[in-house]
Amino acid sequence: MTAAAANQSGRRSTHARRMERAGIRDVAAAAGVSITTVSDALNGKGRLPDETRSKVREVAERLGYRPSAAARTLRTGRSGLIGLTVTTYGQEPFTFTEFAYFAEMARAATSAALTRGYALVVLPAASRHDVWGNVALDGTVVIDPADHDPMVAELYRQGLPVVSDGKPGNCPVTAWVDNDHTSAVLEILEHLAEAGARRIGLLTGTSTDTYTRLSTEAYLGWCHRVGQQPVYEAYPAHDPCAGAVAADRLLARPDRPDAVYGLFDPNGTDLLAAARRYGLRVPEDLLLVCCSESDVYATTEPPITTLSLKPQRIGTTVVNLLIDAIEGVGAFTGAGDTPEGQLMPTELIVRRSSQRRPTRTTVSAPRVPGED
Amino acid sequence: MTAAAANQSGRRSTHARRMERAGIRDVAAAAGVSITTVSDALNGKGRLPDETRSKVREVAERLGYRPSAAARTLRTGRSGLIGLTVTTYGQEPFTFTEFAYFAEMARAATSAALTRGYALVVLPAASRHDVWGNVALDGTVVIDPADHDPMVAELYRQGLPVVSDGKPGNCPVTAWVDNDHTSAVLEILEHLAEAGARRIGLLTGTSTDTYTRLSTEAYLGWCHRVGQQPVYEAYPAHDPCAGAVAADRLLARPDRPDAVYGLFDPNGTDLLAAARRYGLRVPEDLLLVCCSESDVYATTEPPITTLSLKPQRIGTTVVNLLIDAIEGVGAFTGAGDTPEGQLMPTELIVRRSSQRRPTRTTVSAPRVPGED
DNA sequence: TGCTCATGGAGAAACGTATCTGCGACGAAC
DNA sequence: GTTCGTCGCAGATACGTTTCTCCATGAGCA
Repeated sequence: MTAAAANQSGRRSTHARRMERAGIRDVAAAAGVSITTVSDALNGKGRLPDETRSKVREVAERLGYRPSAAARTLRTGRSGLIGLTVTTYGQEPFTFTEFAYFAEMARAATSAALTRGYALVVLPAASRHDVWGNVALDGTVVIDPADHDPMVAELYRQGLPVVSDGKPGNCPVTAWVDNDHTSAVLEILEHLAEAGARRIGLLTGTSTDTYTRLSTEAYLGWCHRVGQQPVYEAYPAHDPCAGAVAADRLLARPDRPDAVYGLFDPNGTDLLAAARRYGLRVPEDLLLVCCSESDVYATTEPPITTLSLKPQRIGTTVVNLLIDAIEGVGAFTGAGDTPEGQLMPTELIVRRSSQRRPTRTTVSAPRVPGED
Repeated sequence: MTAAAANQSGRRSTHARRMERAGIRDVAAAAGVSITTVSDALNGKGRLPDETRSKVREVAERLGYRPSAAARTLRTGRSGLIGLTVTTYGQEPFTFTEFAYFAEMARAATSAALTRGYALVVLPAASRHDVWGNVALDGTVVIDPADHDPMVAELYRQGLPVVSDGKPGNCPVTAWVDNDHTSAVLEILEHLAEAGARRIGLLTGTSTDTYTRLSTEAYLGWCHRVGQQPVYEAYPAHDPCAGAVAADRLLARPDRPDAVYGLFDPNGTDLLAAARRYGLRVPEDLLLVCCSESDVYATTEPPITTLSLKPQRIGTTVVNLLIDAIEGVGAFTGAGDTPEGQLMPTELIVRRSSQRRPTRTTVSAPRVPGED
């Protein structure tokens, strides 16, 4: 019965051997109210006179009370955490920021999450330790999901909202955001044609993600339409060495193009180096455009025209869509209705490498995305 | 009594209105064992025959059971989450990846955390919503803490392990890691002097963080020792525009230096531009070195010698120290003993901008840090 | 006086896990 | 035949919140 008596109340104060963090009970005891009152006062709920509220707040402050995030999460089912999944290529433990796109996108996403009170945790698509199981997530952003991505399907099955950057191939997501890659490629090809290109080549990738696929298809379709024989080389995009080789191969062909568009960030410098090797002047003998977020291309010799996918806007939009889904009033039912898609404009930054006549650097007006 | 009977067991299966995620109870019921057995079987604890273990695992797999991270965290006190705090300059919501150092450091830290089964969440030093209170962290990495950083003190008071990147000015941390900035600056100054510099200038910052302070002090001490009049300009490092102005000012001085070391990433291009404006040839009239992680400087004209702080190694080390403290056997007592410090070597990447005679690009051997 | 209604707050039940304690059974040793 | 140790597991408790339910009090009103 002594045990029962000791257990009845004040357990913490009598039993405590070392000072631990103050809990909501300690605050309640110190303020002479119940824990219900403390919770309500601190969270702005319930019906309490202002004096009680302020008194409880003061006591909590004095005790240095911090509510346990774990307990709150357990009770409410909300952790305030969202995941950002990046695809890991091959063995590399972690290769985001390898391309400036990922870095910018992640930065914007983190920032957008924070302004809405969420924190963002970057997770690899797969890792040895099952970090996924150990983190309570309210939802996930997936960058460039694979065609039948099993991880996305699993997340969705668990009832977690999933928003993807990149139109999902064939997996269920709550919503997705992507650039209008088709329009972007067509804009570039027209731009090059206007600058006098007769045979436009493409440096593309071998993987099956939406970006690569749509861009390549747009190129092939355009070639077919204008009656040009396609001239392209594909390589595994995650291998920087392969990119340089592919660029060289493209310019070594007998049917050498007089203009090239490179789909990936390092293509610009690779193509420039290859052009030098073959004695080709840019832009006189070869017009160059590549897709990149890096501002290196503003200072190369010559400066290279780039297509920006505006990763900041994408990251912000993706996160806001996700949080909308998380907080949405039952809008997310888990039923198999087609997810909301949104196309974001790209921006072509025209520099000397794609202009036969030296003109001022201009920026094209962003396209208004169609409804599709 | 009907309520009591209904409550006694099988509550979930009778009461459940909509299919939710399977809990540990469901697994126990389906496997015909107790929840203790399920927990033990899945976590590899307790004394169980292998057949029971495998059976429980199979049932759990079949039901798609995922343990609740929130409940586990609440129970065990471990969330598997560590924070990475970056200092936010001024109004900007989030400016990491502004300098390549942060991006690289964050990437390495994320990767290192993941390989030890932890996830990393990037948090701003301050934000409107109190994200800190909403996230259960096992510990925190702080980049460049201010002199009497209140946030660090608060975290430490809560009993959270804190490891800082940058020797802490005057706040309690569990451990810290930093470059040997003093040695690095001396190495650069000697390198420039050997290349023929007679008057070496410094482009530095106005803030009070350890990096700026130590580097500037090392420069001033060296000047004093060799009897050179210090020639330097300081500007707020977070303002990119101010950097260009300061670079210009430095080269416009009557006592114009014939060599300059810039402490911040953009200083190289800024100084190069300023040199062009004044008709100074690099390296003939002006030797240039700057601290940067960007590989842009390998392709500028001329390529610029840079000091790399090796942020990958720093990020990895910091995270591993933090996790050691988290998992350490009571080594972290919270007593006021002096924290463990660790100095990491830097790397000087010598390029044309700091060499009077054109030689091959070489890399100096990293210094072995002293014990201090 | 008796009734309703709003106010201010207390009690207790979850949330889902890990773990401490204990209990029956069984084999072995005395 | 009793005791003892071990094995294999079940019960119960605690982690620290949020929130649902409900009670006491006093005012307003017929």
